[in-house]
Amino acid sequence: MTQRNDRKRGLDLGFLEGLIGFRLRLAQIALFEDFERALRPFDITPTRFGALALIDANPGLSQMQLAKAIRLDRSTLVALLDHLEGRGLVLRRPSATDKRTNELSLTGEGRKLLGQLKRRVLDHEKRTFGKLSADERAQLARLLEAVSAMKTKQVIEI
Amino acid sequence: MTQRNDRKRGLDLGFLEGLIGFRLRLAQIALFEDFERALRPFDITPTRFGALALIDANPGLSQMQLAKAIRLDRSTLVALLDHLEGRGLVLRRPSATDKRTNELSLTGEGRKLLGQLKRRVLDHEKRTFGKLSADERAQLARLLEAVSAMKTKQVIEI
DNA sequence: CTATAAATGTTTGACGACAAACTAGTTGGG
DNA sequence: CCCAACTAGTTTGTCGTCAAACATTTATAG
Repeated sequence: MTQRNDRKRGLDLGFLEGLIGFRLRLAQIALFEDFERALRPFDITPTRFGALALIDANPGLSQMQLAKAIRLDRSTLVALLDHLEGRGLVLRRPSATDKRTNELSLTGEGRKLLGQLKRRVLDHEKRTFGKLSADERAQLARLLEAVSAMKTKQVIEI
Repeated sequence: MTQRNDRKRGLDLGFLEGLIGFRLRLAQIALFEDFERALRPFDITPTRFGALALIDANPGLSQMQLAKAIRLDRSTLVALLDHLEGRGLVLRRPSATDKRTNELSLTGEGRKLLGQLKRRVLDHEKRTFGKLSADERAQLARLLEAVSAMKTKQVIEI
């Protein structure tokens, strides 16, 4: 049907045109691109930043708690924490009450670096969402929250 | 400051609390989770689906055009197309006018499968965004588009 | 109390993505 | 015309992620 091959404006998105999920994916890609560039000088990825921020806000938390909070597999977190620990930013201390778990915390250097990162991230947020009004930003945050609140309740029949 | 460790409601998000980017990431994860589960029986990932849909809407397009449209590195596309071609869903035909490029198209079987996939994807969209009103969905689409329109214009000073 | 189940952190294997280097083909300025 | 710069597709290497299997510790059922 819609078979115009716009040369300038990009291709026909076809079925993808109407999918909000596709728009969400494109927004996410643009977001990460800017975020990664902003923190590249520190060798900090969005995921690493998320881990640092959550450990900072919840000192003593376990790896499982952290993994759930940033929606990462616990096995993935192992290498990530190895890295941050190796850089002297994070501490793994075996819990006294539950010998299976480690209590995570930031080192002084970790807190110091996080401070610098936060400023960069705020700049990044401003670049990415700054063209939206405060109202629109609030709207967007609300709608996104509603989407992730879906939480995989439904079943899919094959 | 805010150091309450809510046991039930999850941890303190701390600095992440106010970041729209973080909400966007969570929404994207939830989205992909449902999408992947919905199309797993067909061994089709979101990226593969995007490629199929775009080839369908723009038969004859090149790998580079496709790569740009779905924001994928051209090297990544090679293996993806190898897979789809191996399954008899996609055709790579060397262009007569420019011998560097391949003209991509769907096979009959590719179109047939895409038809089934589309229904699944629409169900998925309904699950993911169905709790939003039509107005809210339009709003969300508009705001997401504004975000990805950012397009990395700004420079970052180190 | 004890045996079984569940949870935590780790290791290993597979896969998808990007980036750099390579080959082949095309284009544009001299 | 021609050679240098660019473009398209591919190969190879690396990295981040998930999933399954494992050992250790904790929780639970009988």
